[in-house]
Amino acid sequence: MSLRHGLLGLLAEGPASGYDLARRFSEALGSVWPAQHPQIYSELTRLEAAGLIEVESTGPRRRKAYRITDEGLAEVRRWLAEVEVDHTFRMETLFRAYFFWLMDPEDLKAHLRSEQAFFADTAAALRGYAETKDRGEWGTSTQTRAMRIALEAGIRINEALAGWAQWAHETDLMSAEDFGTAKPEGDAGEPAG
Amino acid sequence: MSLRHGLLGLLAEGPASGYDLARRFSEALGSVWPAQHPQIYSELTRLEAAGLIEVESTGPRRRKAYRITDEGLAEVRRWLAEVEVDHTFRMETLFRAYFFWLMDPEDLKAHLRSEQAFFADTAAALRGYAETKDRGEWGTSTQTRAMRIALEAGIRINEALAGWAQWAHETDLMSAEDFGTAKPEGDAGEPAG
DNA sequence: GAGCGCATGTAAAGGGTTACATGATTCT
DNA sequence: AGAATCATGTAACCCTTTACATGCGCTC
Repeated sequence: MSLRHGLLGLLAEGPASGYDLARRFSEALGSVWPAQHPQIYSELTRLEAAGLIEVESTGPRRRKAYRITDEGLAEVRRWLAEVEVDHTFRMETLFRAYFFWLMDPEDLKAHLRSEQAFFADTAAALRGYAETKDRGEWGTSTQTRAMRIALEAGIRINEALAGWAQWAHETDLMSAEDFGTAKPEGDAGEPAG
Repeated sequence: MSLRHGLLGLLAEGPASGYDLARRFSEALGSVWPAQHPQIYSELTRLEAAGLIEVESTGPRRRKAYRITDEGLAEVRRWLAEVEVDHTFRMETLFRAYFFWLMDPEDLKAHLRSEQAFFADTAAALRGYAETKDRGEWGTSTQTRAMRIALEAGIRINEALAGWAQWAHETDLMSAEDFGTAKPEGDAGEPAG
């Protein structure tokens, strides 16, 4: 479960309420680990019960800000240092690629164009954001620098996928003319499953 | 829900049992959309009830092979053509990067080295596999070509992440000596913040 | 006939999303 | 006063994982 450690990690920067955390999840972390507010609130309750965070203050609109405890900080650090990284990931764009052969060639071309545009746009937006960081507009705190590193990964992944969509569109492996020109020896199904 | 369409997509290649599908999920699709066998079996039951697939044959060890129906095929195609792609993805590697500032600098360096190695190895393995496809060892069916396109995305993403881990390791943004110094080398910007 | 791998399932628990609900404060 | 927004939560449902259970067929 990564949500737990995500919340602890964000609280390590300073006290925050469930509302703040939900906002930061949707802004910064949402693109690599989506989380909605009901999940965040209930996890915060559990974290408090476990003594990893505690209520720091209550504010205006019955706002409740949490602070990370020493145990909580130790727990994130333990996670970062000791727990193996789970390298499985979910990405629908890639998942769909396995089934491109089922698509109408024209639909596929349109699909690849729009995917290319999406990833190029996303990469450009992230690059713009990274440049403001590089200009020092967000300070040079250690958190800012960590975020800059995460941002770089986002940029590179989106650029890679934009390049991939472009390549797939150009190399035209699934084009209409290509249909049927392939050696017909490979028929549907494998040698008797 | 993508599992449903994943199963339909795989069955579009030809009849298969739950066991076959579980295996193919873990081999081919597992890296972009993990699925365990209990989920697959129960989804197959639901798909059959919905008339999107039907039992094609029963074999040796009470094996039950399913075949996609016309309705099922129409449903995958509808999904591919009409349903918007969900671009959110989950990736722990990237998620952790936001919290690198909490790590001991030496641990972080070791972490980045091992991540670099993992992604480089994965990319190399996928590249090797792609080359056998390019040599035509898997035939030139339209399915094979779609898989080749998916493979290319995997290669590019893993290469991008290997490059990123390398960059993060080299640029040394989180090094011990760097702690407390004003700004990352190279730029004059105001502290602002 | 013992043991292994094939093949299918059920049960329970956990994680995540969507819909619903409500009160408090600020702004106009 | 009314609208918008802040802020928190509950309930129901769905998706996903883990653990448990079982029987068949092949090989040694």
